[in-house]
Amino acid sequence: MQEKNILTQKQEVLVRFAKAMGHPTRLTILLFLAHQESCYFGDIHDELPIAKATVSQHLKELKDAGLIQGEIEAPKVKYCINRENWNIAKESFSGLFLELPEKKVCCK
Amino acid sequence: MQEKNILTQKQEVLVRFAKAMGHPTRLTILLFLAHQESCYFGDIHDELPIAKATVSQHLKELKDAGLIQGEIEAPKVKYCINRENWNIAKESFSGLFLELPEKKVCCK
DNA sequence: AATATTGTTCGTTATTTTGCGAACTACAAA
DNA sequence: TTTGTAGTTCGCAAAATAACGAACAATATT
Repeated sequence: MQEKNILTQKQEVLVRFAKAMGHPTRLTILLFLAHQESCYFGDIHDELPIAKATVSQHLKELKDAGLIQGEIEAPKVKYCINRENWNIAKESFSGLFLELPEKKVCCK
Repeated sequence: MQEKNILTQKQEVLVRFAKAMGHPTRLTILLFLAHQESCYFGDIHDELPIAKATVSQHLKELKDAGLIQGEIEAPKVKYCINRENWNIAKESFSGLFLELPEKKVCCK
């Protein structure tokens, strides 16, 4: 029975990335932003079968997680992948998956 | 406004991995299983400040996502990282993070 | 057969998440 | 200054998630 501090700061950040990516709509948005040239809210909304209020909410969550960033280009808003955090996420996940040694004593 | 099929099968699998990893307790469990020699339920439970029913539930979710597997070793249950899916997850995430081109027209 | 050990499942409660329409805000254009 | 465009925020409802204790199931041991 531990008290707390089960995870390091970095691991907690990883959890937040994972949680943000763990929804179909949000992964769709991330993939869209990674590829498309147009990153305006309206264009994102057009790709999705959900209300704009909901899209806005998902964008907020992605932003809070640090995976994207928004920029006002009045009267529009342009969203982008946050490259800095994207790279941090990349490293975090690849680091995680490397934590399983080839040979491990228990289990197969 | 799309209808459906927003994500490919592989991308949906990625969402499930991400969702499973997007909880502190579950990431803790994954890290524990990746490192420790003892993978019995009781040992996992001992690491966590939560009820065994809750631990069991989280293990079920990790198993449903495919990240771990359980094996009865009566009267105990031994849990392990599912290496096959672990590698699929590794590839899926690294593939995702590579989807952002270095140069992209919109955004910075 | 009875008991102990180890986890899982059930039923419930509290919280969080998802989703929507309506109202609102900010700025641009007329 | 009024109107239009583009998104965000609010308030709510429904669904999903997280957590627990109690009951249950499966097997080992006595």
